[in-house]
Amino acid sequence: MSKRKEVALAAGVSEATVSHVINGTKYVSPELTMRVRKAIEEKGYRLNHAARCLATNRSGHLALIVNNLKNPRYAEVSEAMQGQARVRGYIVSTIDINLFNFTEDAVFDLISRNIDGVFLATYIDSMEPAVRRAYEHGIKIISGIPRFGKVLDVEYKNAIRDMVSCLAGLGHRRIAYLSGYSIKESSHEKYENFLDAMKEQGLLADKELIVDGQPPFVADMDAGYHAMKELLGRTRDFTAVFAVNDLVAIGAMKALREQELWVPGDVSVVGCDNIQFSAYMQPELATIRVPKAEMGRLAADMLCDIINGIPCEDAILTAKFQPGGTIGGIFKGRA
Amino acid sequence: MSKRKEVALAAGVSEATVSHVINGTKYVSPELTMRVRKAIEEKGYRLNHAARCLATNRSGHLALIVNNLKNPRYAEVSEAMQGQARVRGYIVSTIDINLFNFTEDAVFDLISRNIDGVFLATYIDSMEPAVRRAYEHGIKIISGIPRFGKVLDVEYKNAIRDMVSCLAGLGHRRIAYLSGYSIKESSHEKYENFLDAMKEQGLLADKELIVDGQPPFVADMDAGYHAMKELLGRTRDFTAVFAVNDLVAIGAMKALREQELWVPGDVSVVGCDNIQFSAYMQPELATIRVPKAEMGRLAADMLCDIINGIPCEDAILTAKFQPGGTIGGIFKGRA
DNA sequence: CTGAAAGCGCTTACAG
DNA sequence: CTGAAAGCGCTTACAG
Repeated sequence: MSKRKEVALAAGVSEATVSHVINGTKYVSPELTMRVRKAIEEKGYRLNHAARCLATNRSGHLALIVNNLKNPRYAEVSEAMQGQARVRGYIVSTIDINLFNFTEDAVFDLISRNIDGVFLATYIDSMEPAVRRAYEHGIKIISGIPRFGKVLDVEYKNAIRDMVSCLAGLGHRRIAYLSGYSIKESSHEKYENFLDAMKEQGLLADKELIVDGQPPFVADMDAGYHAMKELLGRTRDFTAVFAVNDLVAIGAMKALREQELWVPGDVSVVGCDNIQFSAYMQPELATIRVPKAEMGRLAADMLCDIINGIPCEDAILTAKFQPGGTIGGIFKGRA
Repeated sequence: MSKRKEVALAAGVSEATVSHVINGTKYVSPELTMRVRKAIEEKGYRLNHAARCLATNRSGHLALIVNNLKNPRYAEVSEAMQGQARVRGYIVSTIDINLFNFTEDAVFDLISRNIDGVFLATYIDSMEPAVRRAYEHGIKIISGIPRFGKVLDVEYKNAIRDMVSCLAGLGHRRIAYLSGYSIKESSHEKYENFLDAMKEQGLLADKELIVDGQPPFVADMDAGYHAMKELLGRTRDFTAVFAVNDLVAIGAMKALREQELWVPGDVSVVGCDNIQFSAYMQPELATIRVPKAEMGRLAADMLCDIINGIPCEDAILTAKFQPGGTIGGIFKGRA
């Protein structure tokens, strides 16, 4: 006999009533409610999610798509999303697209698993067909892309403007950009923001100082290290570097050290994401603060809302420039 | 009409045959097999895992328990486990017990979700009742604890002995221990290993130099920072520090810098886990190498094996001492 | 070697 | 306000 039936029996009600008590889907008299709750308690009854899913076509299972879980930025988003999802009765599986690309096959998997919603914490153009497929199948999506549903995104524009303006104010004119990802991606907004900010300061974003990412576009410390070596191979005529994220910045700093270039004396460095490590670097890394935990929390809430038909708004979070010890001024006598 | 039935119809067979083709549970003639495969392809049919789970009581869903996803050690384990699980047709959800303790309630959740197996990448005594419950319910468990099924663990003993022996060889006599977790935990084997290694070198593990963790026992950089401040508050009579993990070591180094103590000139520092950051520190952090990816991979394989009745062995991985720039010798004239 | 049918544990119109 | 019953999409004895 199923546990559910046992509970119904013990409470002297039908299975339907048990269901309504559990889900609050219909009014059940206080007395019956109590009896049911007591029976559930006594029998140690636990809902079987698979059965519920089969009946309702809802799994209570969300997915988080990241491109590198080893980047603490995503670990933080993941943790926060998980925490909030749990409060809402949802579970989340994090999918690292470093491991297996987010192809249509991956979407079949989501469908197979009855995933209710997905937060694309990362998005690259090549994911488009897969995402479209998921979207068309009815999987709720939260991402930076308006055409796939509600938007949850970070606005870097002001932060990057403030950062470039700060560097310019200190006398920096030749600022390099270390991408990690591909700057050709239409979604590589940070790069555009950087170009705009440079222009605003009347600075030239010299192509020579733009180091694009290399496949497989994992913007980690190794990538940053190699990007900086590449840059140093091209020229030493730059006084500051903006890295696409903190990992890349940290990697770049290692390459600078190896060339006995001093940060910030010779080169100023700015990262992005404000991962906890940045504050423990010596000197402390200047970076751009991104509300990672808030993103995770919001992603969970927005998805749960949408899934349950609760109206919800797009959310654009604002990144903020955070100065740090890796930024210094240009002294007279320097190029 | 269910997709499954459509497929059966299109292939001119029964649903049962479709099932056998999909699962390889019975011989099906090559001809029928082909017809079924073709029909599946044409209809774009995808298995519904919830339905299968209801029928078989198997979800194809694993859980990974970590105590801090933000520690790259666990991010790496998670990534590797996920990758291998996927190859085996399983999905994994990572549960951070920082967020919500691993209580019996958490286990009810696992049961409710029909989780097939769990890898306890972390274990503390207080989890015992919950783990026992999961175990008794039939959830397969991989952990460092033999009584809960197969063991997958890391042996630190030799690594720690080599590390202490290295420090002793350089003249260090007063070596501190920064725990982060609670040294009273019976599972805090590293601490025991450390004591043994000290004894072997004829060194005294002075209680004054043992800094225990503070609730909530999150062994992260902040914890390391505070632990070192605590230590410095007690005494400056130590020349080396072994931190329970790299994060704690990195945090400790910041506290040392603030007191203008130089690493390794004044104090040598050793961490544990060999997270990628360690190699990007300046100087490079001496640490203990842990085969994190291998753990994740093995965890997935072992769990899948056990769940599917394939015999599998316990696995004890070996950690290795990895010297680094944060270790220095004791010079004459020093205390 | 193949298929008809029961059953897994839920939810949800529907009838009362 | 409550319950009987159908149905969600699979798997698996069982019969043939």
